[in-house]
Amino acid sequence: MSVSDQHLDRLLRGIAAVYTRAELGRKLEASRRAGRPLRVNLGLDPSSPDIHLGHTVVLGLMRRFQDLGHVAVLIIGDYTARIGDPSGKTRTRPMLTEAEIDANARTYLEQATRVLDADPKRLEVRRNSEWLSKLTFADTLRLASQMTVARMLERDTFEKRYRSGQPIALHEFLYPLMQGWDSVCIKADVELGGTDQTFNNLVGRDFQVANGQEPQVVITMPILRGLDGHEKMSKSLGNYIGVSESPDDMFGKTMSIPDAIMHEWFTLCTAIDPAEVALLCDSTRTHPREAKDRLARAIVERFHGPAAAEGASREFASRFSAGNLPSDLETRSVAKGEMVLVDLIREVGFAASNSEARRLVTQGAVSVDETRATEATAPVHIGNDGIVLRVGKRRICRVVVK
RNA sequence: GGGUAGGUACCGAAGCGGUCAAACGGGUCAGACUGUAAAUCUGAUGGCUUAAGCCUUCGGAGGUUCGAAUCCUCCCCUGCCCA
Repeated sequence: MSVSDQHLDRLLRGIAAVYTRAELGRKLEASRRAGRPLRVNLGLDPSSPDIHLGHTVVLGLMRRFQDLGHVAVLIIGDYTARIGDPSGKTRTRPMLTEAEIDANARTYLEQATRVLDADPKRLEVRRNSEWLSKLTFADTLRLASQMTVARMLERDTFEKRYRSGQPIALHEFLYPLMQGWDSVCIKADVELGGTDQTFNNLVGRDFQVANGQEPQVVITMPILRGLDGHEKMSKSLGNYIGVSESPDDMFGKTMSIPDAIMHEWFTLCTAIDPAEVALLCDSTRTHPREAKDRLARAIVERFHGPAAAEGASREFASRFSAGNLPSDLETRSVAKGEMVLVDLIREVGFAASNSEARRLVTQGAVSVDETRATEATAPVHIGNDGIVLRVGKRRICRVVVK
């Protein structure tokens, strides 16, 4: 008996591509017959310590494999991080020190298990320095000889950079080789990644064949676009939602995404049924605001549970639709009870410099106790109850004297 | 190794002896309008003081000049062509 199509469809929901579906079917079938779980590989870049919604797209797929009894193998690319990863970037990443990588890897794992099953039988965590640091120069040359310059230059990111006259360092060509070697070393059956990793992951197949292994199946997920609705979600662009953010932040950020990308967020970040998604994303049948509220609740629920999701939705409506103060107004303290407004704004951290603070006041962005301030140098008295300082739409807190 | 074109604020890109804190575009921030959407409009966008003014910035270090992002010397980095 073979693995059914429905079964495969469920597993592959939302994917961008699979190389190849037939091979995957065979591997799953063989796995079941032999009672041997598949080893599903995912490479993680430890250069940025926070996992965001974008990562969860592929982690979610990984989780589906785990739930079917397979083993997730997370490879922390600690060795790779030292040479900088060119994938999906137009610029080389900075190299990291060992201590930074260590610290990042720890938080990374803690956050990844918010999506993954942390059961040691289902999760294996490795660092690729384990095997990459042992490669000799001769080994490296042998690997390099299996790749051609033409193939490297075909890659979109390299091609763009090359054409626009951007520098490409030679070592960047080695990155796919390293990642391909990872697959050989951990004997991967399947490798997951974003579509920006397609090339790297396919190299793994070649290397496995060259080393007498059955080639891994490669499955890629679409890249989630960030809050700006345009660029790939990433920490460095600041357009992300971190998995450890508060319910209110998650909710609010989701509400701020452009309508145009709601659909992809629904399919990549929630488990909501495609038929329902279609209904929600049809603005003649559902008000976009309602749809987005549903989306935001689904996302918050995934990481904080249903109660938190409801709470965040209510809080959002109260705060931004009704214009009330946030219910859990953050408190910040300052040293003196009597300060010039500009200094106060800076002290509290709502502006980086006096000029910026002054600018904000001039532009009418600042209010004290819900009254718009017009005088940048006006003295502000902070009594025992403190004051409520608001700058723009999002920056707000209660200020008290230390 | 030879030739050649470059390195300007968050990014792209003007400027090529004073009127340059440096045009313009993007981004970002703020205001209006809204659904913390999109589109649009307005303003802001080195720092200190805000009136004037002052200080720090145009790859780095020196130099010429009353005066330099703009000229000269050396150095560092990058693209392209040739080998």
